[in-house]
Amino acid sequence: MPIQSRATLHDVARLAGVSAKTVSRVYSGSPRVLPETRERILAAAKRLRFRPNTVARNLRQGGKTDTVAFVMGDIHNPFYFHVAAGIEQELAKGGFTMLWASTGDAPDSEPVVVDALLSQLVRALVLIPIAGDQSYLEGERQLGTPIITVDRPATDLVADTVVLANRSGMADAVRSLTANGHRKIGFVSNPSEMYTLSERLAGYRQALMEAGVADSTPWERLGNDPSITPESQVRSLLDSSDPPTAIVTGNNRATMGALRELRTREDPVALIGFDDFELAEMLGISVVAHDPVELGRAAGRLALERIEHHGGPIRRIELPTRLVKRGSGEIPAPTG
Amino acid sequence: MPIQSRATLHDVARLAGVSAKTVSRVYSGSPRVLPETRERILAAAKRLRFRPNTVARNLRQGGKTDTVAFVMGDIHNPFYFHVAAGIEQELAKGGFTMLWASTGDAPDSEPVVVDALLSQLVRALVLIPIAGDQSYLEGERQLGTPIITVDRPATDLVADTVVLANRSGMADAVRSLTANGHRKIGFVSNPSEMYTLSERLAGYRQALMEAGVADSTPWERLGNDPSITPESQVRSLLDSSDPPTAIVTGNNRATMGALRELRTREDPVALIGFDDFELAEMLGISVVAHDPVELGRAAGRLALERIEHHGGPIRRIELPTRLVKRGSGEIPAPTG
DNA sequence: CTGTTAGCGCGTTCAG
DNA sequence: CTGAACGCGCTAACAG
Repeated sequence: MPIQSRATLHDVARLAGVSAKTVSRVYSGSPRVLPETRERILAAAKRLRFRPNTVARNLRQGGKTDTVAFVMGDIHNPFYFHVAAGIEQELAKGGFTMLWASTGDAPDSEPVVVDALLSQLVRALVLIPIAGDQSYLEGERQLGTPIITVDRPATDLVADTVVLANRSGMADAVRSLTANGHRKIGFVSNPSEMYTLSERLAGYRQALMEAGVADSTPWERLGNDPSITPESQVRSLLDSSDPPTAIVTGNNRATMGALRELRTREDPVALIGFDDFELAEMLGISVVAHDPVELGRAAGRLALERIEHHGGPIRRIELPTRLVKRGSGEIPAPTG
Repeated sequence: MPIQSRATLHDVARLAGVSAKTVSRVYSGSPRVLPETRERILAAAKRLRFRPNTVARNLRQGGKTDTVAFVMGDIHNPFYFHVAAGIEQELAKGGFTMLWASTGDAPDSEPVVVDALLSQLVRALVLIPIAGDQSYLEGERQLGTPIITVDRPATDLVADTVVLANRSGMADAVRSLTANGHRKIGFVSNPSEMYTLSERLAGYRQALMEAGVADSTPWERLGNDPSITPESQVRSLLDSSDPPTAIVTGNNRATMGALRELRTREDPVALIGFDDFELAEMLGISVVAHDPVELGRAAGRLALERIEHHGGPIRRIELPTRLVKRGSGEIPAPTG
């Protein structure tokens, strides 16, 4: 129950004894107002606690807002929060605010959520794709709304994208292991997003191929079944007749699982995880590190650029990863 | 460069051969439209790729939007992301989207950022206070905008708030230590937010008092100086002439620091951390756990309730913590 | 069940 | 330098 209602441009104008337009000029930074008039207006505005109505302004200005939408899926993965933070950081620099919504990991709800945001006339859409395809965005794209996907490319839609160097990052890790004599290297992932997983798997296979291992499938545990934990995957690997001497993981979660299982074992097994994590340094875990915040920043910058100058070729930005050697990945293969 | 411009209600009306108002009715869920007419309208809308303009609708409906603002400071602390996730989750249920902005840890920018969001006519404001006081929000409060603070109360402003049971949570931890014979218990915190720190410190002191320790100041390391790391605080404690036999930490970060330092030591020191973390179970670290997502959810629900029925008494929700014993906190005090 | 009129709060256009 | 009229896209209030 508002004690008083919100003051409008007109209220301020009336109190200051000028027309609404003059007040408007003051707030749109037009210099063509007498300093004295301006003072009077600002004083009146302050008394009335006037705040310009951005909604009305946006409507008048051709439905342009100063917001950018960000849609993500899995709300429990810290990785995406860092991405979100990076996006928000860059947008803020450009004077935009971020409208954030999540699809709650339900692929079907992606179009619904995205639609709700688009109807708010956001100036750009940053999206971590989760639905099977993004063709439903084709219309919006043609209307000129910049669309940027992060972490993975869109399917059936031409859009800018910012991704990690998943393939080469994983290949670096595996090469480092083969250089230490390893040939039997396990690949463990929990069920996760297809694109990143397949890229990392490809990097793994490629590096093994280079080292003369043509078929790595016996050591691959891709976690296609959601009911299988990374721990149990590691367990099945180590308990097999020909256990690996090293393990790489497909992501953060899988690394945690592997750690838990390896803790219970005697034999040293080399481990390199994908994604860095807070205690990795203390625990001496080698990882393929990257900067999730930077991923977001790059997407945010891309959004701002697109808002400025529409058009131009589609861009694909691939951010580098960095192999951080902390010990766990540098255990040499047992000889003989 | 838009290939075509956005279709409006009128465009759809023209194509369907009806009036704008009828189209409007279809989109506002009014049942009073002939199924046949509705079909024709929806077909036309689809052809034109029409999407209702939420901005215009909001303006017409008295400047009401379907957004809620969330403002936080420190963008690097995962804790707040979980809070954000909780808020967003609840808001989505009520059909609201979250406008997210951060102040980048600069207390002075809080009013600026908040103002920018309020000018977008958000229906409620959820805030993690960072500025010295929130009296600048008094005007907005009188206009009827619900304001909810999370993690700490507002200063100089009457507002609903959702906080943790910081004091009793910490007291529980300390009591558990004193029950195991500890009396010399260190309190380590990195420089952090005043409110939570002082509450937790109060709980610590109270529990020690109950155990007969009147003055705990020699074992308190509050991290007032930002240049001092938690590690070095722990070091100074353990290297003192009368070192503690147990340590409690003021938050997540301090726990990490303590862990790093304790790793390098021989003598067992009991440790209980405030805030849970991913590897705590694997590492056997006892903690005062709580659910940051639930903190956000509670705030989100509060916002929705306030939007529904303004008025009523101010509410303060205190969420419980849970002492999770994993070993590190159950090391008994050395006898003699 | 459907159409007409008016106007949300602001900014653009064109006069003064 | 300032003001009056008009309309952004949509919906409330009234007709019919």
